[in-house]
Amino acid sequence: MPDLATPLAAWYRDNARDLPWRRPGFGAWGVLVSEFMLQQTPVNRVVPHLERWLTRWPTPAALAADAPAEAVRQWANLGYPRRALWLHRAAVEIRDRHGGVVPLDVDQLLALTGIGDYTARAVAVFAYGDRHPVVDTNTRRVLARAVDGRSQPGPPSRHDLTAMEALLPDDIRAAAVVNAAAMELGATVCVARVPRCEACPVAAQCAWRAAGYPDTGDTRRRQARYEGSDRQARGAVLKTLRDAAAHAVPLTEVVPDWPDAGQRDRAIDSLIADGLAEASDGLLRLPG
DNA sequence: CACGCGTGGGT
DNA sequence: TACCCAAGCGT
Repeated sequence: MPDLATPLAAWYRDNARDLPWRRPGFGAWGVLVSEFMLQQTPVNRVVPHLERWLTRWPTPAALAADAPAEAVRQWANLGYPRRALWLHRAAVEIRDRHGGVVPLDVDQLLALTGIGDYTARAVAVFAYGDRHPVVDTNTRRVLARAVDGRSQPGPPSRHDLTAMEALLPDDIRAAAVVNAAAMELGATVCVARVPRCEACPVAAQCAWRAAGYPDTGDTRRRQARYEGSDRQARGAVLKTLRDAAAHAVPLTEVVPDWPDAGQRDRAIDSLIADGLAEASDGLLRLPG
């Protein structure tokens, strides 16, 4: 297999975007918060939210001291608000189990609420400089193309970590750069729909390009329609709660004009079941 | 392992 | 207009 790490690292040094969490000394808490926000939300939308979040809660203990409702409200329109709840829980766990310090150990990170294979290694590598394979959807696409000669990656699997590990140099700092470089390449050049191969530092080594860009068929799951979905209903309910100045809304005033009243009520129940809302005395509110 | 889970911008 | 896409996670 051709060497991908060297050209990737060289390209990254010259082309990496200047993002807040890449600044030296940004801190493990800042990196962790950024990774939560970046789970399925685009970089450009995350940046301003991240700065506001860290100004309000500069440490895990500061967030843990506030109610979950405050985290969900501050999360605003970033989407998937359960992440705000999970981030708050993780902050409580960090305070209670780790003395308020974001752990470095991958297994300890994995044990925190809302942290999985990607986020645990991203924090260990990008915040603490440890050596692990960090594999997100961008990296999986880069590996699928450059190494496997496919147009799109297959479903996520544990093998992804093995494949990335095989590319990493032994040197710890160099390995961190290659991890970041693969993600950055997938995010800015080797993009899903229209890859910019003319700007790619590993075009000469790319198995997909060498094979003539075969369409391997897209095995990715298709996203369910949003219009009219339960998710849309949940989003409308939660927006009502976030925006309520009184912090509590009579159940009769929670999106009363929703086209499907049954769907709205199921949305309310599911939000309560998820811990994103609480009901009492005919009022609905964010979790206290 | 496949699914459900928000929101907004691009084509 | 619809659909695609975005640094995943828990179940």
